[in-house]
Amino acid sequence: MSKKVTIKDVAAAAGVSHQTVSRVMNDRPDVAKETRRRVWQVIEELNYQPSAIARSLSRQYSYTLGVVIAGLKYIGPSRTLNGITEQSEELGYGLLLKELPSFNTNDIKPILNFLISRQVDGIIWAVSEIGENHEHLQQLHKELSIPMVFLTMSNRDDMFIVAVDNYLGGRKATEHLLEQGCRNIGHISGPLRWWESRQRKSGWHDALLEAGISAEEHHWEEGDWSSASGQQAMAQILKNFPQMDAVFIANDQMALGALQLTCQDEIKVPDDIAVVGFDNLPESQYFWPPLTTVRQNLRQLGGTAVSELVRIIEAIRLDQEVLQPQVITLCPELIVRKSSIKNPSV
Amino acid sequence: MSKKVTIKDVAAAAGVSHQTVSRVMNDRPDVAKETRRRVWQVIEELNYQPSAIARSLSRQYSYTLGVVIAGLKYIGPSRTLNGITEQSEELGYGLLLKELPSFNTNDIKPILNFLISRQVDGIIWAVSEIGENHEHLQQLHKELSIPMVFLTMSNRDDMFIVAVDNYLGGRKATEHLLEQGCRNIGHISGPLRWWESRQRKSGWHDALLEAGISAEEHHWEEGDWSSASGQQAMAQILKNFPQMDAVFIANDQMALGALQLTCQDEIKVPDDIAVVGFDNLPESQYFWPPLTTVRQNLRQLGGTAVSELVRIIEAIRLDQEVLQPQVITLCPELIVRKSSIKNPSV
DNA sequence: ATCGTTCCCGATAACGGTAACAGGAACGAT
DNA sequence: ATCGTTCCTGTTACCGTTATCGGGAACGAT
Repeated sequence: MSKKVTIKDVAAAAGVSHQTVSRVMNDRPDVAKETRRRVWQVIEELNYQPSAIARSLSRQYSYTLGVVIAGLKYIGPSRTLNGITEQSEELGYGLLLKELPSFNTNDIKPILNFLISRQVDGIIWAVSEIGENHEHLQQLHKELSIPMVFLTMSNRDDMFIVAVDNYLGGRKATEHLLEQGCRNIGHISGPLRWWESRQRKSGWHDALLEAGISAEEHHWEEGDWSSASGQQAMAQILKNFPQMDAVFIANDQMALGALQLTCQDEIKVPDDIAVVGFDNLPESQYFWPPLTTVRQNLRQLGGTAVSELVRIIEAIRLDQEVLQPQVITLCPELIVRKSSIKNPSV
Repeated sequence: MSKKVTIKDVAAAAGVSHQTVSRVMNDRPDVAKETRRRVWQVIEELNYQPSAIARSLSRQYSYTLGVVIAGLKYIGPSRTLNGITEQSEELGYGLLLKELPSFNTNDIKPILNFLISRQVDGIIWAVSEIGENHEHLQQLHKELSIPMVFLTMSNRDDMFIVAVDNYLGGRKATEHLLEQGCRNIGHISGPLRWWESRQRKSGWHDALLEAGISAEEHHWEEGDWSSASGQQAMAQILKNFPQMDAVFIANDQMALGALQLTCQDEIKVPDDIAVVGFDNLPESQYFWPPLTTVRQNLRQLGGTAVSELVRIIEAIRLDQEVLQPQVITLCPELIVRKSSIKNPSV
């Protein structure tokens, strides 16, 4: 019905030039008190909202960040996104969201072009590093000269990266099992094309090595993150490595699949086999038995990425100065529950 | 480094006016073949990307939708969002995302203003109806005259709504238990401030009534969706309603909490008590025993909302015609697993 | 009285596109 | 030769802001 009210409508109604209205909106000092008051009054009467679009065009900043993510149907990415939305709200930035059709999408250019054509001030690349899906991206990143922060990828000294220390997580899980007296510790990894999987596995591997135990090939299996694959991998390891007394599983969903198998086969957890997962799903506390797991604070991960990106953007805007790329590593936390306690103190 | 290339740069390089470049970009018919070719060539040489911001300002459409959502850290909302991103990508619309700090946020106006000032063509309100959180919204909606589609709220004849039939879901679950021969069927509901909770509970209630069974007050408990509350509610019902032989639980997480209790108390599921959940978490197939549940296709919910919204927007743009508000109801699906099968055919 | 300041404010030109109009060239018809 | 088309192209205005510049009014200092 009522057409959108613009700065000129306000100007006309207040009997000043549109430029003065602009000054009032932006809290510039050079407006007389009385004028300022009158203009504000008209603004509120007409319920004037300045067009962010026109603003973006005029000053060259949109106060909007682009977010590229994949796998929103899984809980991990959505938690990360949750952290991103919270922090960007906090810092006064809007979010333009793009979800990749799959984790390995290589056709990245249109996505970046889309975001850039909408004048985002910076981009958060919240897709895990899998296979070669970051190679092409790095290339483009160089050419583009738009601030970017990457999540969860291997260290590179020419990019801003925020990641959880998955290697440390793997070590913590394994060391905990060693402390429980376990000596035959198996592992079910995620798909090894994923950087995170490799890190977690290395953590397991190195922790064993340091304890003077060798991690052999038949002590581990590769899963695909799904409960089904976890169950299958568990069955396989049980066959290959019957003396196994503990297992570190690279995510809680696969751990759940494995736990179900132990229920079926009447293997006692933790007495026969201790189990540690990774992720700390809200559900894992209610598995049977409650699952010991490694918690990564993905909300914080997303939030940190936003803070970092905004820091870069505003450094450029104010100082015209380009910050030195850096890698921020977040520390995961071991959450101990019944599934891994060998000698319950009764 | 290299400044952004604009339509004028292209025009200059191709030796034509910027308007001609605009015509080429928009595939207008009235450009000579040779000119078109030359302009395209320059466009590609310079890697010209038209500014979506400037476009939005000029034609009055941004080809962007606003999405307001809450609870991204939970799996439900993120699945819905997944459906939204997929479908909007499909239809060529961008997404501006806003997450509310909580489900009951009442301070909605700034959010709407934010989206409108960025010229979104329409808004998807993907926050469940809880308590009075939709009252104020309805008011604003009327004044605003911007296309909106609402998800998961009670029917109203003056709004576009897309929702899963939660009542039907509750009925299906309960009727399934009746078919298994259960006669003492309890219920653990979600928080009754949630419309969805009330619907599911009504479904349970009415199904019992139709079977000639009365649903008494001590046959059900109210939870808060969390596993912890499910466990607690289960304990309470077991005390109040000892002859219970089945229970319909309003989400899988609470069902998980309840299942854990049965493990502890050595209650046999499904033989002593059959259990049906709601949501179909990816994990619920791997609970012990695997959980019968009601699947709501949230991805489809989100996708449908986008299609609907775009339909409204384009109707206005092309025909200047306003469509008649309607309610679209999606049908949930019962997924039967071991937790509810009383007489396994062996 | 003249001059320099300070305080306000408006005119104008951007920002990067699209829309509407006008007009030149080529052509066939009169 | 003149006119009306058709086809193509450029000019100008506009979308709703902000930035830049310039200038008038008021005031104190010379």
